[in-house]
Amino acid sequence: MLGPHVPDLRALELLVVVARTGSLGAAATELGISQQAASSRVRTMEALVGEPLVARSKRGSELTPTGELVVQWADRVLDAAQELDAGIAALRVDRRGHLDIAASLTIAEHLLPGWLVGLRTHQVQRGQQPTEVTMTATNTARVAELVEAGDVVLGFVEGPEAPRGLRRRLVGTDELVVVVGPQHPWALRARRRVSAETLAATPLVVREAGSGTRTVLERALADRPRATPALELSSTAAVRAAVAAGAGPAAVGAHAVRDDLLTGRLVRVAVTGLDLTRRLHAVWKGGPHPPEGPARELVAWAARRP
Amino acid sequence: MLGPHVPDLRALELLVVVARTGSLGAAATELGISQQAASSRVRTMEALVGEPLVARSKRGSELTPTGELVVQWADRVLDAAQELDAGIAALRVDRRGHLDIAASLTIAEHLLPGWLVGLRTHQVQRGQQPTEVTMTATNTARVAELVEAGDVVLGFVEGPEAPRGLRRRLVGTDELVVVVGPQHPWALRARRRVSAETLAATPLVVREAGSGTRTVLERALADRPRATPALELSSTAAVRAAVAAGAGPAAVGAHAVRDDLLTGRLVRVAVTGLDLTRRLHAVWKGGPHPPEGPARELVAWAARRP
DNA sequence: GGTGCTCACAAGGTTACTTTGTGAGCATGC
DNA sequence: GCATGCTCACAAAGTAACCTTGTGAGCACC
Repeated sequence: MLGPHVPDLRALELLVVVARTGSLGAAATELGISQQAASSRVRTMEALVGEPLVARSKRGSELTPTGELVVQWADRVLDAAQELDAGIAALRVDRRGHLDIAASLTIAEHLLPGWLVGLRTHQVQRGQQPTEVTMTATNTARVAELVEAGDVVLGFVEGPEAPRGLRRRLVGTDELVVVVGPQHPWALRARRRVSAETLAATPLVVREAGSGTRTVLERALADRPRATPALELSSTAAVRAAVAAGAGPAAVGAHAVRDDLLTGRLVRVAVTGLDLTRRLHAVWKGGPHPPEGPARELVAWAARRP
Repeated sequence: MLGPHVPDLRALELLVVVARTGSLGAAATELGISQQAASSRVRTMEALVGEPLVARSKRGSELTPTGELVVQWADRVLDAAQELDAGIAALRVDRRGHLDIAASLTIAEHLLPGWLVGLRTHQVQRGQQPTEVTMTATNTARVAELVEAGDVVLGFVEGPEAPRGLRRRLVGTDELVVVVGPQHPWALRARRRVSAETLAATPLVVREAGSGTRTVLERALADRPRATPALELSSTAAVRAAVAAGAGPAAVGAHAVRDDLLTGRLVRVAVTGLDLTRRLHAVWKGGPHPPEGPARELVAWAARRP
């Protein structure tokens, strides 16, 4: 839960722009608000922090050291907010974009927003008009259908098998990783390594039956004697929280717990004798290359680091 | 710049809590607002997205598939916001915390907020009262002075040499990495690898003289013939932006460009024959272990993954 | 049928923000 | 030396958003 001292997103954005432009007024103009409003917002923020963030002079404003610090932190928030923005923009159905795509859940959740932001800034930098994208998020099978039926130009799917009749290109991989809370015995072992048999015999925190990650896990462990799940939850966020609280190990998509691993909320444990990698592909109908235009650009961008 | 469809931070938080509790009213109570306010906020958000996010029934509310998607994206934003919150809380001087620390800029910017969040949730999970921390961010030399003078109990410093008379423990490393924009020739090479000589002879985007990263870079390249900088900027954010726009290569702290590398805004290039690693240490005065209590806990947490 | 939960609608008040107008300090140029 | 243009701050008034309070309706359980 967020404390009472967190500034607004637009306030954070304002601070970042002030840092770049070196002027409250210029920043205000850039954001389309009045200079007075900008001044007042910054003052509110300073009240929240309890220290001056901006050193005002009669010919511009610079950030104080504290301000620089806050901007660094704000940058991280705004990066994530920009991906959220790109995602929401792609969901909006009222103003249909020029590019209609469909994506599996994992990709829509963790990768597509980043691609959209990246592609957009890339295009803007080259002076191009940024592509407007409309996205449908659904399961892999349905994505393939939509592409095949021509309802969307481009799809993103997971799994090993190529949908019949569609061309594809590798755009990434998603690995299921086994994670535990930092206080779990497995996290305290020197090697942080367990065997596939041990994993199968341990009660795990799992997603509900039918979910993508659950299916992959079941298949990978199919031949081994299984323990019954410790807990069955309906969202990845709930699984992460439960594991962090010590409910037991879980296998989740690597992208979903990237931040948790970096911050130490969760700890990764290697599993010997198990391959839990899924390949993520862009798929389309027709020629050997994606359809000319924005679709091709998006695929090229996504495939940049597969 | 952020689009007009980005919900407020508190609205995002509300959505996440609704997802967890399964009820608008319960979420409202948890956040200390009225049920009607929560209902209205969610409706506002749905208007922004253009699609229902919450499936309301007469006995609770669930998220729609779209809602789940937005929550995933919101989670990333809130994670970053939580670090910002922890950072701001540590800056506030009015209500002095129980633990007074000092940290070098790199650590304060990129690592400390994560440690504070991690430690806090760890303590809350074990039913402890979370430690209140007050932080001073300054350069390494000054941090050492503060610890030595007893003004702060604990410090975090960078650099190879141990401050005289202080005990220390390794809490992480910060590597300078060389990055270029995705369209830069070095990024297009198969191996993405250059020699130290090539790097030294190339006009780089650098921080202003006297900054920590600049100093490390200068020292590492001291013996080699140097090109004059392509651009000299006063903040890491400006350097990142310039490099992404194609102004030239730069060497920056790995933590600072973590997200840029993941999203492909920047591309990392390996440099042969150069070690640009800085060690980050916790330092304190007195015994071989950090002072009993919150200071020791924080060090233990920070050193968890050095 | 009562009780307790869910959420939605409506009215009123308060807060916060924004706009408009104004003033003062500093640098530049004539 | 003075005008011009930039910077930011202060003050007043209007507006818009939000939150709270009060109320009602549907569903489930006892």
